[in-house]
Amino acid sequence: MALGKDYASQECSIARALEIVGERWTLLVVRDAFYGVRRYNDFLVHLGIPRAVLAARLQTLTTEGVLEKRRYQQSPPRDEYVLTERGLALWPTLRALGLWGRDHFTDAQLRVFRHATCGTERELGRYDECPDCGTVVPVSDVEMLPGPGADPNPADPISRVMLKPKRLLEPIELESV
Amino acid sequence: MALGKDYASQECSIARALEIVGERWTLLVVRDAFYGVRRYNDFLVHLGIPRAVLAARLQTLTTEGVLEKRRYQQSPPRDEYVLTERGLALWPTLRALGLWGRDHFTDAQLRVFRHATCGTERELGRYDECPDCGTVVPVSDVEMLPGPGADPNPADPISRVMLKPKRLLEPIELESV
DNA sequence: AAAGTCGGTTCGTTCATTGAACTGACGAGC
DNA sequence: GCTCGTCAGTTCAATGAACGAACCGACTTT
Repeated sequence: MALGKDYASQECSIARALEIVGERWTLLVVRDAFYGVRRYNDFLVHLGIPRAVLAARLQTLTTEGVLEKRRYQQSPPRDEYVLTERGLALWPTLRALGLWGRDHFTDAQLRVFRHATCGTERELGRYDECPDCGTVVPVSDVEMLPGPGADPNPADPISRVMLKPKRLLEPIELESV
Repeated sequence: MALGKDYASQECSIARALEIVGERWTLLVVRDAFYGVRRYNDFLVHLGIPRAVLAARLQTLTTEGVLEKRRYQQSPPRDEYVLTERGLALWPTLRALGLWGRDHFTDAQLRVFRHATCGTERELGRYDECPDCGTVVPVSDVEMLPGPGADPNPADPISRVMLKPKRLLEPIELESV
């Protein structure tokens, strides 16, 4: 989507939220941030997004306080983008959207999310509650692994790293492939 | 957002979902459908959306099975758009998005949602569970009323109808104003 | 010294959105 | 029978956003 101006007249917190994350690509950038993507180039190859659009989205997500730009090496100067509290609070939205997409438009399950710290093999429920231990699992304790419908041989290196089980938010390590 | 083509390569149910409901205005149309809006003209005045865009969105939402076009009078032929099962399943997403927007970008609460059938005055929790009777409230039992931050004198007639408490999905009756 | 990487910016083309005007089917009032 | 109004769109020209390719500057590697 585009201009916040038009939504501003809506008097509605859904409209307000969409002003921030409703533009094309924005929610996919945030999703990737949950999956551990942090660097400009990794977003670029994983999403297949035009460079200018990615730069613009990272910019507005940063100024809106969803992502935080953080220097991780001095020379050459390199920054990574990580989710803030405000960004982490988007997980229920992304999860709900993903479940809706899976239930209604996807044949096979592409990713499985489960509770990392309790040893269960069953998938998390609708609101991230663990079917075994019953607690609501915090994002950082969610383990993501490929589902039966996942492509076993994806083209880009980021997707290949994601074939291995990993926790949400845990940074992508490209060298490990 | 725009073209589904680009997201198709994403192998992800979130991307798949965004192909359907990720375009500009689409989620606001669906939100209005939950609020009881059903007719072309009511969407038009309540959203302030360009006519051509509204026609396009209703068209794709209908062909994707989120809305259903239903003849409600023969002469002149008039149709209304109502949520299908698939559309109703979007409520958790909209609710999560609205809570995020309210928690992070809105000062005052604009709308309150609570359990209609148990007489509570407390608001529904994060996952539509009732704080009094403890059950997860189905969408049709959710009562919507204006919150303390709502504009008491809105310009368009649809918003004025929404100042009165009403259940979600219950059709808007314009004559009642 | 030359080539490569990373994180962008610039730019011309294509595509989507916008708002205003128009259409066509019908009903209501005179 | 004629005019006016409503509803649900369609058409159109102008603007704005997205796209992809090329370029750039700071640095590292060979």
